Amino acid sequence: MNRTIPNGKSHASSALPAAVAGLQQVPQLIPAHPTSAGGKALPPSKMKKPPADKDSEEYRQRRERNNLAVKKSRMRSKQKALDTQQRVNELKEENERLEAKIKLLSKELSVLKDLFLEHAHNLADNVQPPAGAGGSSPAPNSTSANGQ
Amino acid sequence: MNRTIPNGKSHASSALPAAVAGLQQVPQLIPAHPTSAGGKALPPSKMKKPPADKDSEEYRQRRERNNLAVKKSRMRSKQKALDTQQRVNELKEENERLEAKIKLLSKELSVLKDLFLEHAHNLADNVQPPAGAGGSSPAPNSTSANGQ
DNA sequence: GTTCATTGCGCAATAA
DNA sequence: CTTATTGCGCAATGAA
Repeated sequence: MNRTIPNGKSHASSALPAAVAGLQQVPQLIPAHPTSAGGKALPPSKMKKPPADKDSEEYRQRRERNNLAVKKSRMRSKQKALDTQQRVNELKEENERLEAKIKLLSKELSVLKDLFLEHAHNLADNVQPPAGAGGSSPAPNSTSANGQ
Repeated sequence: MNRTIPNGKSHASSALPAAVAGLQQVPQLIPAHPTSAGGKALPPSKMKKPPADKDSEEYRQRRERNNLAVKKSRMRSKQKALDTQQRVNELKEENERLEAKIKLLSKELSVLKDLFLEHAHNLADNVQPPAGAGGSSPAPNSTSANGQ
C-alpha cells in the first residue's frame, strides 16, 4: 500500500517539485467537527482547530503561498544584513576622511597660531614708543619663540 | 498498514513530546548492511547512504544534537546582526562628533585668518615708506580661501 | 475574516 | 566522526 509520506518536507536536495507520488492520509481520527460533535453548540466561536486538512487542495495552496512569502522575507532579511554591513564599511571610511581633515585643520591652526606668536614677539621687541622717552634699545629681536 | 509518519516535525504548537501514539516502522526494506551484504567489501568508503534509519536510537540522538547546534548557530547569527547594527549607530555618533569638531576648527581658522587680514590692512594703511620710494605693498593675499 | 510577513523550529545536505 | 552553516518547509503569530 502506499507508503511513507514523503515526510512532509523531504526536499531531498535541491529539486523536489512534483516528485511526491502518493502522499496523504494520516491516522488522525478527527471527528469532523469537534465543536458540533457532542451536544455542544457553537455560539460565538471557540474551537481548537482542525489541525490541518492535510492533502487538502486549499491547504496545499496556502502552504505554497506561505513558503513563498517566507522565502521572500528571508531574502529581504539577508539583504538587509548585508546592507547594514556595508553601511558599517562606508561609515568607517567616512570616519577616516573626517579624521584626516581634522588633522589637517589642526595643523593649519597650529601654524597660524605660531605666526601670531612670532609676530607678537616681533612687535614686543621692536616696540618703539612714538614719543621719544622710554626704553628704546630692545634686544635686536628674537627668533624662534614658540609658545603654545 | 500503518503509516502515519508523524510527518517528521509536526510540533503541533509548543508541546509535542510523546503525543504521537503509534508511530514507527517504515516499509523500508533495508538489508542491514548494504556494504557487507553482497560480496562487496568495504575498503575505503563510498556508499550512497542509508537514507535515514528513522526511529533509530542513534538517529534521534544525532538529530537532537544537530537541532542544538542549529539553535546555537542561529543565536550567534542573530547576535552578530545586532552587533553590526549597533556598530552602525556608534559610527554614526562618532561621525557627528567629528563633523562638529571640524566645524569648530574651521571656525577658529576663519577667525584667525580674518585677524591676519585685518592686520595686513592696518599695516598697508599705516605703511610709511621710511625711504621715499620702494615697493612696500604687500600682496593682500587671498581671503578665506579654503581648498578642499 | 482573509492575506501576506515574521519568526521559531526541526530536517537534511554539506561545509568545516 | 563531530559540530557549524545553510536552504527549506511547517505552523503560530503579527500586522494590514
